[in-house]
Amino acid sequence: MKNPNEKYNFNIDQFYKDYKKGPKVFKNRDALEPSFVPDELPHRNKEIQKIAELTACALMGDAPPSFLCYGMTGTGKTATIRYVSQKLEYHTKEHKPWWIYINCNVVSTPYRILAHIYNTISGSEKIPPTGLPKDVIFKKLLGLLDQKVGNSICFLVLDEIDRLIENKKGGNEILYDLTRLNENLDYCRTSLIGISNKLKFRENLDPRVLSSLGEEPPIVFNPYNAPQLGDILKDRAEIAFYDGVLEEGIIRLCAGLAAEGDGDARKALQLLRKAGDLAQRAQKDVIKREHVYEAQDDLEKDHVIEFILGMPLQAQLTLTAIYLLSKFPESPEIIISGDVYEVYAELCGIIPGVRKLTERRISDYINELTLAGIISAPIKSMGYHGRTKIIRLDIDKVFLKDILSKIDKIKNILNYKPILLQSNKVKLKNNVFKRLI
DNA sequence: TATCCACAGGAAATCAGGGTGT
DNA sequence: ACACCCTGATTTCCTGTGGATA
Repeated sequence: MKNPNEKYNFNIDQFYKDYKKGPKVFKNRDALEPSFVPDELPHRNKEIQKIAELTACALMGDAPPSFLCYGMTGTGKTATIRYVSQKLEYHTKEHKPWWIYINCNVVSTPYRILAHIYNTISGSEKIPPTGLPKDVIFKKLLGLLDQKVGNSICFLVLDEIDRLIENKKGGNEILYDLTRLNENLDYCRTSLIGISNKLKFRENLDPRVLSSLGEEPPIVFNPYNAPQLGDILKDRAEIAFYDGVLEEGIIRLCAGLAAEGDGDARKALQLLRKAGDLAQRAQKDVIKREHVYEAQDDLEKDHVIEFILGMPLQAQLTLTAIYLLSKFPESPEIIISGDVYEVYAELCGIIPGVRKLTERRISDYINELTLAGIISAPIKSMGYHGRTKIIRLDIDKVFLKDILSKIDKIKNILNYKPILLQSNKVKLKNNVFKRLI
């Protein structure tokens, strides 16, 4: 150590003290969180009205019909339902309705849905996370509903209901069971509200379920346009930030950027929040345009980082194989799935304690990477040379390397040159492919 | 024009790991 | 200890396919 004081260079106590005294931008940061339900929901009047009409009979103690809400992410579906539920609760004197929210992305299996409903109503963990037969839980649930909910209405809100059907593990069965809960209940009445981003998910729905859930016309939530997003952001910003923190035009900028995408209000709010975070972190008392641009960049990167680090090791290795296949001077211009698997298999041999999966499984992982926008892999027929996916990285290689080097088992092989690249077999094949494309 | 490559991707079976009540 | 339940990940088995080549 050159300077004997070097080890005391960073004075963390002083730093925190200064930070507390420094400028503050957030008055209430929570107002920009997705879970925040504002007092007013701009530009959702039609939808609120329709849902209010459908659910109004709950005021008289009658069970409202089941119905569906469609709309892309960030169009306010969940927020609108929560908003209406609060109002309905406020206007009900006795027998207040129960609202049970189920995010089918999280609570994704028939067993867990039943258990979730039961445990929410009972207020404690009465149903073990696994072990019991479904029909036993179903009967227990019926008993609990009659006993605890009694003469009230129980709304079951199934958020992202499409997830239940797509990996069809009994998704239709549980929905069918839920739609006919009422037939088996003596006192309590239930009503289903399904929320979905996929319009065409009805096609895979069991006709018996559809007849109940699709009795009423679905409520469609259209994406917000830029001015509408601006109104939403303005309301939230007033709660979230101190006066004068926002530079002129910031809201319009965030709204514009989000509207360019798909009118996702959640994204717009995230953007504003992140911009605030960045300004705060830089100890600035004004949020400027560059903070917003930086935030946008960060959010995209955060999403990719989170996704890759959250993948199972096998999928990370698949991505590593693609990376290694494209980083060297002798890398082919055209990467096909067969080569990816070959390199992947080689990597499995190098890293201790890793089981080699089948081609079939890796094929699925390649599809997942495509869905996440990390690679693209269109299918191309090479005629006599077969039919395969042409794989290309869609994110920056240096950035990808940074991410992969955060993974313990992978960080040491990022400079490894696959055997495949050492022969000129690939080069020859590649020349043929280049001609065909 | 029949052939045949190199896979794609659906469906069902299997496995392992978390549990249950008796 | 035993028989059985639920779930998620993976394997096994399989049929399908676009188009350059023989």
